[in-house]
This record gives sequence, C-alpha cells and structure tokens, in this order.
Amino acid sequence: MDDDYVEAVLDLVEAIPSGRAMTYGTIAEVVADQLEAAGHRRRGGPRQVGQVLAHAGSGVPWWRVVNASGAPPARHLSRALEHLVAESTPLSADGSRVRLRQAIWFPDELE
DNA sequence: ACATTGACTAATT
DNA sequence: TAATTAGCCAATG
Repeated sequence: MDDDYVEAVLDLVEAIPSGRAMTYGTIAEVVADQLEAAGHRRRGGPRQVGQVLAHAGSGVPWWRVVNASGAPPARHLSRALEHLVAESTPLSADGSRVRLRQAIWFPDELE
C-alpha cells in the first residue's frame, strides 16, 4: 500500500461533512477511480480502506466511515457513537447504527 | 511461495 | 431483521 493510496483515502475521509457518513465500499470505489485516472493501476477494496484507517486514521474523522449496514467499526463502537451523537448524525432507533438513507454523502454533492 | 488475517460486502437462508 | 457463507485484496508471518 503506497503513500498515494493512503493519502487519497485520508483526504476523502476529511472531506466528509459533519453529520454525514460514507461506507468503506464507496470510499474504495472513489479512490480507485481517482488513482486510475491518475495513471495508476486499479487497486484496493473496502478492506484496504479499513487497513488505512486502522493504521493512519487517527487524524481524520474516522467515525464518519461506516460499513454497508451503517455500523461503525465494532472495536471502537462506543467512541464512534459519541461523536455521531454529538454531530446529530441520523441514527437508527436503537442508536447503534447510522441511517444510511439520510446520512450518506457523496463527494460531488454540493456543499 | 503458502497460509492467515482483517475498521468489508453481497447473496442466501 | 439477523446469522451464515463466498468472495475479496493487500499485509504479514
């Protein structure tokens, strides 16, 4: 995993607005498109995004990245939920996952 | 090289 | 809805 990939992921995560969220899979697609357009060979997937955040995600709003069912990473669940609540991110009734229908964000949406 | 492991996903039951 | 099961792709031993 080279620096270009790591940087692309971190930049994108930083761009997610407060109160919104993106899934690992979507981030992987956007980053793959970006790098491909920049001349690199297509690579990466949801798990690679997870790898990047696990090792280098401490400085970015990692709690705005959730899995395909809207759940934050199991290991940091409570810390993530604190942030999400503080940002009034739309949550499911039991407060354990993000309501993707409302909270999902995509980078070309007007801000 | 080979096997195992993960901040994952989509399909199936 | 929730649990299970293949796939997936790069890192690690």
